[in-house]
Amino acid sequence: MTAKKSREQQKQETRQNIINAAFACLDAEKSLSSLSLREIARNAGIAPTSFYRHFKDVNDLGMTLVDEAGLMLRQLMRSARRRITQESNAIDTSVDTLMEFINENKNVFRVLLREHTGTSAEFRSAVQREIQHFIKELSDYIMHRQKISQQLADLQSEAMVMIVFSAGAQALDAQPNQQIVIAEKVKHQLMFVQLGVRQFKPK
Amino acid sequence: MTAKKSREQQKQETRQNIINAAFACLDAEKSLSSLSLREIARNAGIAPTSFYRHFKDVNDLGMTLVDEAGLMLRQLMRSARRRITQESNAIDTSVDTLMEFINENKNVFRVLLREHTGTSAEFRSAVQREIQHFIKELSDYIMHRQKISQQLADLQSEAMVMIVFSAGAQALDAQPNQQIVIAEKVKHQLMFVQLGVRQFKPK
DNA sequence: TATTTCAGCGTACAAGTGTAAGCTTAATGT
DNA sequence: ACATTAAGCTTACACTTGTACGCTGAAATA
Repeated sequence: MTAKKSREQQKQETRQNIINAAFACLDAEKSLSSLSLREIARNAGIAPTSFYRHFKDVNDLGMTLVDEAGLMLRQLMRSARRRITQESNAIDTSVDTLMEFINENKNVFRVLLREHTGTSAEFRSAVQREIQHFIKELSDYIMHRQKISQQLADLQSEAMVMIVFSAGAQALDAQPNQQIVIAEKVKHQLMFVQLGVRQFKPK
Repeated sequence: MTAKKSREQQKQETRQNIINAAFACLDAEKSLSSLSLREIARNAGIAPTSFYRHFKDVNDLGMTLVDEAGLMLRQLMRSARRRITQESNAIDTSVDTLMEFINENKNVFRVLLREHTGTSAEFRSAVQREIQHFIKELSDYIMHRQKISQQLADLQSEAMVMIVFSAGAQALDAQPNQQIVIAEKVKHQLMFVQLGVRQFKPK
């Protein structure tokens, strides 16, 4: 038996339906900018004009999706760090966690990747902000773990995130067995960065 | 005085007009997939239906643009290597060359970046191929210069290219003074990778 | 109970899209 | 010199798009 729904509950529910429908559409070969209001409405099971009761624009919805995707990624990082015990497998654990996330939330990761270089300047900077959060949190962790300067930690963190995200992009289009190869590859590359920073002496 | 044009010459000329018009359109906030045939035709100064005399599709044109962009990038690499004399400034020269290229051909670099994570699987793999070329040529250079195994050179090269491309993406949206900061940053990060590979001992 | 609010709907329209069909006209082939 | 070819044009059609307008009915409020 379904519970009696208050008006507010109902509204939040359809709002969530729209968001889910949008993510579902993006799963295919659609970007936020090429996604049409009518298509989203169709998928969410509402009339096109009803969309406006919840969002001002498709842009408005898009910003919501980016925020939500960024949030999921940050939560992921925390869960990954909780799994790390010895320093030696910090890289392995992080990469495995992210790769797992990408596979289970392809569309979510895709939004970030796609809009990062997409056609909307607003989306681009929104994604950029989310990535900066991501980098910053990793940087703090690295600084604490490796006892290096903040400057070095920032540089290392950013380099690592760029490498990992690029690998993620490859993984999105790759077969499962290739994904394992990609994961191994990126682990080595992250190791290079870590070793390099340790060796680095600022002149 | 304009030379008398043969039919074939004229055709190649308008074909090039279309290509230039497309690149010009992409300079704005347009991706290949969101670019309309009519818009290109308008910009090229031809009737919409005349487009078909030169390309089967917008897809067909898109592949041509990706190929052309990739070619320019490979030519750039060669010119950069010609400028390098001592090993010490190989990174600096390469980064400076690329940053210069990005600024002078924003739209060209944008096509590669955008379609790399774009909505067309065909474009994505086409760009991926171009990037692989780019990586391979750098890898050969690194292997020869640093006397390391091909496996290590491939890994190093790919990591470096990913870092540089990410920096390029940032530079596209950045002010000139920020671009200098970005260039410095990426040089350090590439140094880390190089140092790390040198330190790396496969277990 | 009577009134107000508002999520969702249907209709309607102007604007833009890809592309099919057929014409014009000038360069090419014979 | 005549016939052929083909680049480029105009017109036309069926679609999709965003969104303005006004209605309905049920939940919220008084």
